[in-house]
Amino acid sequence: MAGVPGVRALLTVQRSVTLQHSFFGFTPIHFASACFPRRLYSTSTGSTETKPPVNPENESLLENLNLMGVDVRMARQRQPGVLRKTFTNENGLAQFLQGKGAGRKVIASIISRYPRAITRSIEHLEQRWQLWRNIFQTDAEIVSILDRSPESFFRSSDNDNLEKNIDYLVSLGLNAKDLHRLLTTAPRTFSNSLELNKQMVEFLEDICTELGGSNPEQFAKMVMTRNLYILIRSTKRVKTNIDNLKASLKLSDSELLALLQGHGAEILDLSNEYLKKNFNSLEQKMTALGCRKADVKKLIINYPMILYIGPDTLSSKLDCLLKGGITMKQILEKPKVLDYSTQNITGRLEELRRLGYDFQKNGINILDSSRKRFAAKIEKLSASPEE
DNA sequence: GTGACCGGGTTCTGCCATAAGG
DNA sequence: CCTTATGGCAGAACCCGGTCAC
Repeated sequence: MAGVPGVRALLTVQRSVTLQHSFFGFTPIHFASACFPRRLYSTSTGSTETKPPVNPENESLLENLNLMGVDVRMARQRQPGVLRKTFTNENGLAQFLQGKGAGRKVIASIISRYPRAITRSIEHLEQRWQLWRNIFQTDAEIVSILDRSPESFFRSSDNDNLEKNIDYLVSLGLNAKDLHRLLTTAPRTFSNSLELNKQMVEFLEDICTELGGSNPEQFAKMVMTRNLYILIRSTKRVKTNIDNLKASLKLSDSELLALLQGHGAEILDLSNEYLKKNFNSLEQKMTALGCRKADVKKLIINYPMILYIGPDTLSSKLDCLLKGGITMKQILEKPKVLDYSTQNITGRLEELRRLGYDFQKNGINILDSSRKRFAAKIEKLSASPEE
């Protein structure tokens, strides 16, 4: 490892970094640093020093990055090869991003986390940016995504592929709003190869057909818009989850199709083990509470998102509801109450208890409402306490 | 008006492995 | 051998309000 402590970045913050030798966006020369690898001919120190003359890092590049506030240590850890390159375009990149409204810290952070960004030419950047701008209204939106996930934007150097992806997604019937949500939420989708995206879409269509669905295209589109992460998952993962759901719930084809078309889509991208673990612990917990297998199945079909909830969270949430005087039967009928955080539920149960709210009489729907509506309800109840 | 029903919104990167190309 | 481009993985819920039948 060795190298520049992260702190260094902080020390160089206000040093000006502007325009040192950059033509055409490229910084033409970082003298590949007095080029001799440190110990090229060291005969002295024995075995460990016999390392072959790997390219040395480009000292002037390092200096430049330091001036820009880049965390060089981080960059080195992520993509060491970039630091050894003779020609890079960090100044061009910085100016480009600055022109798009990115601040100095954001730029430094982007390079620190995805160093290869500095190998892209201005022409490439312009082109890619324009393609993204087909989907985003403002530069600021794009900047915020880059800040969040530099890799999504910079990992691929294939702008053609990006363009084809957009065309493809449009051809599937995704509208401007869908694309916007998709690129915002799962930007990596657009850096996938067109082939990979196609594979997933076709996989989904095949599933639909296999299950006897009549409109595979519609089905695939539905799954994609319900689960924006689906295209950045492997077909293997999605397939395994589908198989597991089918097997553990003993679903018929049509039941499975309905599940996937509905909210089931939302849990398809969970990691296989996680989904399995959650299913097992849910079944176990429910069995312990006296439920039958059919109850478990019904619950999951009506509220697949329950499988999204980790064992501990779920367990404490259920306990909290039961302790608050709500029955398992009621939960099975209105599983959406599980949507809300344990903390939220606990607070509401407490308030309702103070007011003597009768869940047997009034049901538990009151727990499944927005904060505003709940508050309004509480106010009314306090004004005219029920009997 | 009100509450049940339902759909929608937000959210998800940063790392590692490996094939391909040099 | 190297670097680059790309695929894949783990991680893990909560909240809001429109609408419509009553």
